[in-house]
Amino acid sequence: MNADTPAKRPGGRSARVQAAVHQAVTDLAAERDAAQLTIPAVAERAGVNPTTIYRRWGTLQALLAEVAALHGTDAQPPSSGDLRTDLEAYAVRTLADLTRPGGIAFFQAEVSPDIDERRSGLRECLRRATAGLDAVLEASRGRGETPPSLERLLDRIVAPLYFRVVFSVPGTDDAYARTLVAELFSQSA
Amino acid sequence: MNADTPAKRPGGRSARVQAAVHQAVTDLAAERDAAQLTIPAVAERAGVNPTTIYRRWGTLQALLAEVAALHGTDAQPPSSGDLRTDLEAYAVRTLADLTRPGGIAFFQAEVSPDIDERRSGLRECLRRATAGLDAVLEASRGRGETPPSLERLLDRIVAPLYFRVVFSVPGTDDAYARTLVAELFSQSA
DNA sequence: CCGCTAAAGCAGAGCGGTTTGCTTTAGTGA
DNA sequence: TCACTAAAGCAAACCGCTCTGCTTTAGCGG
Repeated sequence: MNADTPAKRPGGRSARVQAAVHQAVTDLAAERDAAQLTIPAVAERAGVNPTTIYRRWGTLQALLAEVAALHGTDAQPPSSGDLRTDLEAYAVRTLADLTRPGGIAFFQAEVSPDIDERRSGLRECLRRATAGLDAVLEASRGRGETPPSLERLLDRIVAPLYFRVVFSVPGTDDAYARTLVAELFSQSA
Repeated sequence: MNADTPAKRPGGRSARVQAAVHQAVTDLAAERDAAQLTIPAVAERAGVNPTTIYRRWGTLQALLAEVAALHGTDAQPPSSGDLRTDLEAYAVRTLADLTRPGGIAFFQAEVSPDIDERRSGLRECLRRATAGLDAVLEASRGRGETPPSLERLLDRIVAPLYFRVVFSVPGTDDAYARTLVAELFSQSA
């Protein structure tokens, strides 16, 4: 259930293999395209036998999902005292996550699997993407404010960012990310 | 260059094969998931030798792109006299395109290829998606109006639709599609 | 330090998509 | 109608991902 406690024998070797594989996935996702990101390729880069990956993770999607989950959790939002500032930071950070080399690869991996797998995989992907947003909203509510709904923020901030990154729309930079937040506020003001 | 004029011998058999393959792709995309949508599968369904598809289209992405292009062009927008009505119709139609069985498969196909291919493929995909929007905007300008920019409509209408369909967000229906347009107008009003 | 066993390594088989050389079919123009 | 040839069919080889049985390594508890 928990990736941090691999059940039986978390000792040195398993941990080393896991770390090497995670690193290999991150590296390869950054330098190769999605089509060349295969389990044998990851195994070779990690200096590990492919069989090990097949047995521990089963599918490439599962492995990518795990690595993506680590990426999502290691960078906790700083949480300032202002909703707009928080949202801008979130937007900029999300854009950075998506545009960094291979950042979109994990998103691709989630979109590709078959329908049944897709549901759970995308749930997780969406939940991870919105975790930062939830934190921002929670902080806002904690200050007695009534922030926009999560759905609204998805529509107005996250969706445009994903769309523009996926379609490589020019001019999709930090300033644009902040503009998305600004438009949201100029409307409700 | 042009899919409608296959260069040399557009006669009966080639046309039949092309039609059978296109139909097979459409059918399989609707009933199978992306992972099972392979060239051999398409060939079998179309009653055609896989070699033929490999030689004529080369890759599955190219084939999917061609089929998607046909889908995009066959349904011309009706074009009413009101911008908001046109946009609502466009939003509902786009949502229908994305949510119909296998509708997202073509989008997946565009996201998957390697980076270099991706650029051109996505350009085409985006151009196709925005062709209907362009027509709506052109009609609006023809009436002497000053409609929102294409970028704005992408951010506020198209992006949320794609995002919600890809992530299977519940409650993404026609009413929601119209709400996106409504919010756009309530803001600028 | 030693035995136990989970986990990694290894070799080989299997499977399916892809490629290739050649043959056959059938549109096209004379 | 007939020759020409583009395009489809066919069969076999190829290649790379995946799976399986077995061996080897090394963490862990006694």
